[in-house]
Amino acid sequence: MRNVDGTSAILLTVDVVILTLRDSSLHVLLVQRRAPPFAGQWAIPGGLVQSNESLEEGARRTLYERTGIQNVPLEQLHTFDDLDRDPRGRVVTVAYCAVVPAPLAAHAGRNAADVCWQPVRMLPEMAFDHAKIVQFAVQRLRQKLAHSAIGFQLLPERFTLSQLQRAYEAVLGESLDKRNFRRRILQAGVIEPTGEVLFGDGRPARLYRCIPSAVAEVKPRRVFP
Amino acid sequence: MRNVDGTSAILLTVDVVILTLRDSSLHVLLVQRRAPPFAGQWAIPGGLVQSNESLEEGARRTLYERTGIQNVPLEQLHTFDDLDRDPRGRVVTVAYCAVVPAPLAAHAGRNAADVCWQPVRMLPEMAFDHAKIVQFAVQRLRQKLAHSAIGFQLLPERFTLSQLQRAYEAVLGESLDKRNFRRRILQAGVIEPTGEVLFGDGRPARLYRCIPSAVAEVKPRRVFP
DNA sequence: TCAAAAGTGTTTGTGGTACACCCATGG
DNA sequence: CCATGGGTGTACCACAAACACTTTTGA
Repeated sequence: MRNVDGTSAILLTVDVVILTLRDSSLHVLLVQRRAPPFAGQWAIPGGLVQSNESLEEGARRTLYERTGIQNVPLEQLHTFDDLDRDPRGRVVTVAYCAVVPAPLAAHAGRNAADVCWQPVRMLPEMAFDHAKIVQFAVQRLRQKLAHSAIGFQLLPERFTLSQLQRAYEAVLGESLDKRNFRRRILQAGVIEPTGEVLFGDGRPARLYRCIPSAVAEVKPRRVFP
Repeated sequence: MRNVDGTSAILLTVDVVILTLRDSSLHVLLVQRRAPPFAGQWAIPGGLVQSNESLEEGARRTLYERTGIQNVPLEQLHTFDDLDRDPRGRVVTVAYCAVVPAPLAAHAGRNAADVCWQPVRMLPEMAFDHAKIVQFAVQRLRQKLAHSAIGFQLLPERFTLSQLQRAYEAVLGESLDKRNFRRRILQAGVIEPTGEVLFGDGRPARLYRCIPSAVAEVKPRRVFP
């Protein structure tokens, strides 16, 4: 932990927040630490960055090593740097975030005793400042959902309008009017019907998919002029 | 650059983008590097983080050392980590950003041969990936201006409505209708008249100040429900 | 035929946009 | 009295919000 010149170094890690929707509420992927510090406690997957990889590559690698998850779209969230966030010394972490559709299998990997999906409203006691990082990610997701068309990342490729509405309601924490929701999402032109229907408890629902090019063009309205 | 165990380390720096409004256009504060690499080239102020300071403290310190600027509200922008961004080796930098009112004196300090304000539309060739960092900051400012009430940070404590409008126009890069702008900004209740007037070329203008508590409460409207 | 979820229109109000002239001062 | 920038009101339109019933399926 010391350089040859005697000054103490700052270590750099990455941590990954994986958010998804399960049972109509937002969940985060946690791993149980096997090694100290905080052995046995829950944490988000992460680890030291190697000097020959980019931060995002490091995030992907540690995520894969600890949970087996691959091919998720990572986005840089924030860099956390509290002086006392790691008992081993000065460790700065760059947090990444992914918002993924529900059916994603994860399994415990190296350095992780166990893996679970936990509702973000009921976080257990967590290692380091990871609870803070998760809260930050949730808040950011709410903001992004509110002024961009990002809700589709929580759903599978094909989805019903009710599923989409429930996703929005889960993240925003409020209920929305069904008719207004449907009218606006359809008028926005960011989704299209697939022609298929999904059979369930009641009347079958039409399936839609999103149109990525149109989603990219959605611009929020300004507060001012 | 090497730890006692022989592995090569990742170095951590901070860089600071200072944006302001001069002559109705956005400018960024640049320093001319005195030492290699990139000696003689323009860069944004920054430097190595010490292990006993937070990143924001490091940003404040290096900003002060290089430019004499103090007491600006810094906000974390993004962490830049291209593998080849520094010819000396692996250096990751956390960029901070400040948006400040125009009359801010800066002077060259340690490790900086010179200091200047440069229009963001006409950036010179810059050291490291600093041009990319500045562009990132400008884009972020545009977004923030568009959906929060942040324009006041570009102006002195007391300002006229025309100054405020010119600030918005400069950042957004488009012209706005005077009557609509004034009506909306006044209806929003985020500014109040001071009762004073500013004498200029034509008719004197009323001075306003912003109401920070009200500014904090401005919420953008959602794209969806 | 009942339960369960999908699907559908109208009215009303607010707020955005477009637009042109008079006012107060200094030179 | 002229040049310069400050300050003001209205009409139209689009979109957001509130609101309840019918339809389709499986059990």
